[in-house]
Amino acid sequence: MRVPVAPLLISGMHVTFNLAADLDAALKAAATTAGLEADAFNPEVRPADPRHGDFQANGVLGYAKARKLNPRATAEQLVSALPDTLREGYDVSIAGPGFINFTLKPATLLAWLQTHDTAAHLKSGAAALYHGRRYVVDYGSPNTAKQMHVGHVRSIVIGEAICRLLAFCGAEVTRDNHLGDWGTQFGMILYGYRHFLDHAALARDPLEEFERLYKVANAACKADPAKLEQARLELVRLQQGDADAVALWQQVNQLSIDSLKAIYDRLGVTYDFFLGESFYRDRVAAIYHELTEAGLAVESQGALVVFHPEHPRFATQPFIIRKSDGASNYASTDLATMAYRVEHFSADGIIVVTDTRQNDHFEQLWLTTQKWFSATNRRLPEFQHVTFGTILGEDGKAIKTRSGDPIKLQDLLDEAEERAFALVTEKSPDLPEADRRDIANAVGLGAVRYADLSQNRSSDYVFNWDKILSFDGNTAPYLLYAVTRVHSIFRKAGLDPKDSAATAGANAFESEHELALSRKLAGLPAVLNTTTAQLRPHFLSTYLYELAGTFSSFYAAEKVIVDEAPVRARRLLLCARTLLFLETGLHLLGLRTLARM
RNA sequence: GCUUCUGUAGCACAAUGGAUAGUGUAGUGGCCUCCGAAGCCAUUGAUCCGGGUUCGACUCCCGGCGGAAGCACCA
Repeated sequence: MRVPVAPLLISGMHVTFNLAADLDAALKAAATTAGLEADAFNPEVRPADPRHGDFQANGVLGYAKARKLNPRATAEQLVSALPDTLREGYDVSIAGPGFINFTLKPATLLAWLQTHDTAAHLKSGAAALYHGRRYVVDYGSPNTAKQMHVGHVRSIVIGEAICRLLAFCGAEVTRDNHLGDWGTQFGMILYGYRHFLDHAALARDPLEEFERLYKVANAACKADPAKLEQARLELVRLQQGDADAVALWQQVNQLSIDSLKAIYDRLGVTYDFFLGESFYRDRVAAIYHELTEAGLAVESQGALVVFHPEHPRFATQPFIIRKSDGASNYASTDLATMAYRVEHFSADGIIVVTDTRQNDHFEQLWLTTQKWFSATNRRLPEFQHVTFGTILGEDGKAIKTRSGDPIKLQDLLDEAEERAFALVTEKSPDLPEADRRDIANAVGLGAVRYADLSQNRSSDYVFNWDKILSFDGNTAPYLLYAVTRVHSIFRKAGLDPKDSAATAGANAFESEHELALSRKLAGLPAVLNTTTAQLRPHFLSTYLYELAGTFSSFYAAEKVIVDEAPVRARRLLLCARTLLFLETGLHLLGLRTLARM
C-alpha cells in the first residue's frame, strides 16, 4: 500500500484526507516510543467492519507471535504510547487476540466532512497517492478500417476509469490508443477500395464501408487468382513505401480515426495520442539488432525469436519478433512501443488494458523487455497488463447477435439508450421528451459502463439488459436515482448543495443513521487506495453502492429539513457530502450524473 | 499434453491473510395523511473436493474435479 507521509490530527479540527495513513504513521511512531523493534513492525492498518470500528491495526498479532510475546500486552504498550492528539480524535480499544480498533469520534467525523467539501479538495487530498508519477495507459486499441464491437467495451470503459482514477490520485496520465493500423489486411482493403468503392456509403459510415470492401475483395480474390495476385501486390507496394499506396492507406486510417473518435466522444473518452502499430514500423529494425547483439534473439525456423530458458514454458514457446518472411508483427512493434513510452513520455508506469487471452504475449513481452532494457542500460518502468474476461450472452458463451456476428458497439449503445428511454418514459411520462432523451443517455450509457465496472474484471460476466437497467441492486439506475434524491432535497428546500451556508452551524452527529453515513463517507480514501493499487474499479463501484444504500437508510429514517437549526445543518451536511462523493465517484467511473430523472 | 483465468445461497455478484463470509434478485412478512416508494425494514438460504502453511485461509501452496481461454509466424 502506497501511503503518504501525513501530519497527525491537530486538535480534531483540521483533519487530513487519508485517515488510515495518519494512523499508520502514529502507530509506527508509537512503536518506537514503546520500545518495539520499530523497523520490523508493520501496523497493518485497514478499514474495519463497522461493528468493530472504522480502522483496525492487525500488525501486533504477527509481531508478537514471532517474538513469543503476549499480543494483548504488546497492543497495550502501543496504545498507551499513542499521542494525545490522536486519542482526541478516536476511541481506541484492544479486542480479541490483539486487534487494535479505532473508532472516529463524532466531532472528528464532523471536522473531516467539513474539511472535504469540494471535488477539488478531495482531489488534492488524494493526490498524495500518485503525485509526480507519469503513466501511459494503452486502452481501446481497435483495428482501423473496422467497426468496433462489443469486445471493445471493456477495454475502453475499464481503461478510461483507470485513467481518471490515477489522475484524480495525482498521477500524470497519457492516454494512448495503440491502433491496429498496419498489417496484411490492408492489401485486401486497398484493393477493394480501388475496385469496389461506394462513395455514398463511404460518406455515410466509413468503417462500415471499409469492412464491406474487405469482405468483397476477399470474396473476389478467392474466386479469381489474378485478383488475389493484385491484392498481394497492393500490400507489397504499401510495405515498400510506394507513395500512391501509402497515401491511400493514410486516407483509410484518417477516415477510420475520425469515425472512431465519434464513438469515443459519445463515451466521453478523449485520447492524447493515436500511436498505432504503423507508428513503430521504422523502429523495429533497431530492435532486431539490439536483441541479437544482446544474445537474446536467435533464428529459429526462419523467424527471429526470443526464448526464456529460465521459464518453464517460454524456454520452448518462442516469442516471435520477426516472421520468417521478414515482416514485423505485434511482438516487434510492442517492444518498440515499450522503449518509446519510456524514452519519449518518460513513463514511470505503462499500463496496457486488453483481454486475458493475451496473457502469454504480454508475459513474454515483459520478460524480454526487462532483459533488453538491462542489456542496453535503459530505465525500467513499472509494467501492468490489466486483463479482463469475456462478456457472455445468456447462454454462457461470448455474446453475439442472433445471426452469430459480433454485436457492433454502436448498436449496443443505441439499444442502451432506447431501452433507457422507454423506462424513463414509463416512470416519468410528464417530462418533456428532450429531458427524457437526456436522462436516457445518462442512464443507458451509464448502465453499460457500470455493468462492466461493478464486477471484478478478471471474471467473465453475463450480460443482461433487464439486470443492468434495473433500479434495484448494484446498478447505474439505482446510483443515479440516489443522486437525484439528494438533489431533490436541496431543490425542495430552496438550497444549493454547494453553498456552505446551508450546512453552517452543524453540530456533531448523534443518531445511529447519521453516524453510519458519516463513517461510510470517511471510508472514501481507503477505497481510492485499494482501487488504484489493484487497478480494479469494482472496489470503487461497491463503495458507491454501499454509500447510496447507507444514504437511503438514513434518508428513510431521519427527516432532514427539521426546525432545529444545528440538526438540520448537520443532516444537510451529510446530504451535501453524500452527493459530492457519489457524483465524484461516478464521474471517476465515467458516468454522467443527473439532477432529476 | 502444458499454462493462465475461474468455481461462494435457485440465479447474478462482493469479501488488500483477520473477528459471526456480505449484497442484489427470486421467496415470505411489514412500511407512503410525512423532504422522490425508481425507496426502506425484517426474514429463509452458500465458500467444488482432499491435503498443507499460519495465531488466523473464500483468500496462499500441493493434488484432484468442473467451466473459459492461450500455446510458431493474426492481434
